[in-house]
Amino acid sequence: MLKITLPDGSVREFDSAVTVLDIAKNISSGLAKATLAGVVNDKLVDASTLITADATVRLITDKDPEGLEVIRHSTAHLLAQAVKQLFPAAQVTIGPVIENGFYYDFSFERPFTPEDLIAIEKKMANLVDQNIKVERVEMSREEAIEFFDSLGEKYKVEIISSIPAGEIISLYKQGDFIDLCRGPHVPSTSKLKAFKLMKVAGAYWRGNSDNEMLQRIYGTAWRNKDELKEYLHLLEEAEKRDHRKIGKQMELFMMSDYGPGFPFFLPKGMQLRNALEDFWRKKVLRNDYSEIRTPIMLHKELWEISGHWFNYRENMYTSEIDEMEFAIKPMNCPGAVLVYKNGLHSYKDLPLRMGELGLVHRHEFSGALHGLFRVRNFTQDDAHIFCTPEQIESEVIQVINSIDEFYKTFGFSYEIFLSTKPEKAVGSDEIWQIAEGALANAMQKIGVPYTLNEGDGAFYGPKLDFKIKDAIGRMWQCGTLQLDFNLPERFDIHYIGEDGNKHRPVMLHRATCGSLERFIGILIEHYEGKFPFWLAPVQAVVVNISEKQAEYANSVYEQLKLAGVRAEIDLSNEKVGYKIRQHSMQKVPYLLVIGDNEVANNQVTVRRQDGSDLGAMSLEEFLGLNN
RNA sequence: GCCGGAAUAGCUCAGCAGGUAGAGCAGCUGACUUGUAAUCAGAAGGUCGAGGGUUCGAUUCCUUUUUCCGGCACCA
Repeated sequence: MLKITLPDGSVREFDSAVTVLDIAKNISSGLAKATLAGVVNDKLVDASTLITADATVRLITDKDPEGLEVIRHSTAHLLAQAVKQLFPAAQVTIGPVIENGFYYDFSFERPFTPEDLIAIEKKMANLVDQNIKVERVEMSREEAIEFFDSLGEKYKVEIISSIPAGEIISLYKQGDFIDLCRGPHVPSTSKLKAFKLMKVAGAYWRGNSDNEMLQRIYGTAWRNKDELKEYLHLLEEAEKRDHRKIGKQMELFMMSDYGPGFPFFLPKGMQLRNALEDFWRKKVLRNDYSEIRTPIMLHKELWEISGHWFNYRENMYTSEIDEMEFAIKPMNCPGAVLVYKNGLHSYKDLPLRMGELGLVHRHEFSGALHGLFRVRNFTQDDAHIFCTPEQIESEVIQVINSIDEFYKTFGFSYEIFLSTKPEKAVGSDEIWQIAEGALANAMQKIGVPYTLNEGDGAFYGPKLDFKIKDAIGRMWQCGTLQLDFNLPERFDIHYIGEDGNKHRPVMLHRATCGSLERFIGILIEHYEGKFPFWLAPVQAVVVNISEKQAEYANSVYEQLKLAGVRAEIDLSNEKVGYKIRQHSMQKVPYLLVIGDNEVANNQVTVRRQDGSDLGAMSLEEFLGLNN
């Protein structure tokens, strides 16, 4: 007698061993049809898994998140099966589930073409129609190695070799295709109803750039056709938000072949940027920080002391002048340390907080460049805090709160990552442990959740990274808070303590936006260019209906400028409809329309970017709208 | 940096299979004097990313190179 406990607490009894699918059948035939897999005693398994002892069982259909994952994983196998049928010479490697879909890496003599993708997708659909059963097979390690070796699948052999001894090696067989896989999978290919191959790309074997490059095929898979359609539509919408596209349309910034990765800010982009900088000074610096500006280029020796010359050299631009070597700063910290060293400091001065909008240059790989998100020169909204070890915790908390408040203004969601000691690092393990502990403690104290990101710290200290989600769900590192015991040591900086002796201060590096350029890129996508009034490059355009109102329109325009509004005037001989369209497309928050009526009543008619009409009002009333 | 794709007017894009390029919008000129997302007409605008090659002839084919796009790897 076998007792199976279901999620609702009910117990079903069976005479002998049953499969997950049998249990589903026992409940209803509809459920049996929908069952993709099962969770037996908290372990995700195939629907065909035989249960031989009492167990708690949950049936997985496409309604469960696990179900969708199984669908995606099985679709990856389906892809591999299709590829092997069409291109027998291709070797299979790995094919994991990713967000929204899956990919599969193949080793093949040539890259797959878009035409290949179409053929593969067709073959996949054909395999689905054949309703091929997917079966699990278990083998010993030796058997499995021999098996894949005989097929010439050397990558699979390599993977098996790296599986810890003693672990069961499972394979999945669907028709003539057998793949090494942990599973579980859908019971039959007919369960895969909505998928699409998206793109081909090169990818390194095992993610290591020293290894061979494989051919990766990306696909997306969903529960049904409607969800697939919805997802494809979402991608289209996300594309419209692309900051590179909007940046061009709205004339915010440009790029030039003469400076790949070096963005140019156009007049409108500068208006946006200045608005952001003003806000940053008001919100982040407040009265808590002083502001400094340090040189772009400094002597090599400084970078040797800081450690950059040995740890960051490959990213640095250098120049030789008067037979001396200089480097363009990739970071602002050494300059800030020089400012600190410019005078003596008492414990009474600490914490000493210095902000800097510092322009840094980093030589990034050409393939990494991406609009404003990834550039070769960018402005960090940097700040350095010099404090005593006792002050670390309160400073860390203050910074976290400040960043949180700043992001909230824009309605951004974000995640925090704690990055620990990397391979290439300065300072002892002991110092690193203290620093990592200090960051973790501060977060625990104020109850902020975070994810550990091991080995990803800066070479001089551990850090907290604040990652913002962009329009398409990509995460971008923006804010950062780095704890540094090393630079103070290297530059031998100190403060005079209460006891009259010299003490070593601790240094905190912090940034809220991270890179102003990247942050602006994210803002563009976040708002789709429809910036809130305070950020909008052009806040209002005065539009006349005919020449008759030109004089009054001009006086309105002048008054707007006097009131500090970033305004433009459009007196062109076009119909109002045309002008409205032009400025609406430029996403100007307010259009002030002026015809004979407005002139007569000394008013303006206000139209918002979203098309809503606020009607006629006095200019004073309009100015009051955003105060 | 690696793999693949792309580069044609200011912008968005056509250009079949080699025969020195075309549209819409913007810009310019003129007419219209306009009431909430495109008024009409006219003229103009291009070394077809750059270098080299094949050819009687190259935007088109080959090659080198630059930049961009999608991934990988790296990162704010």
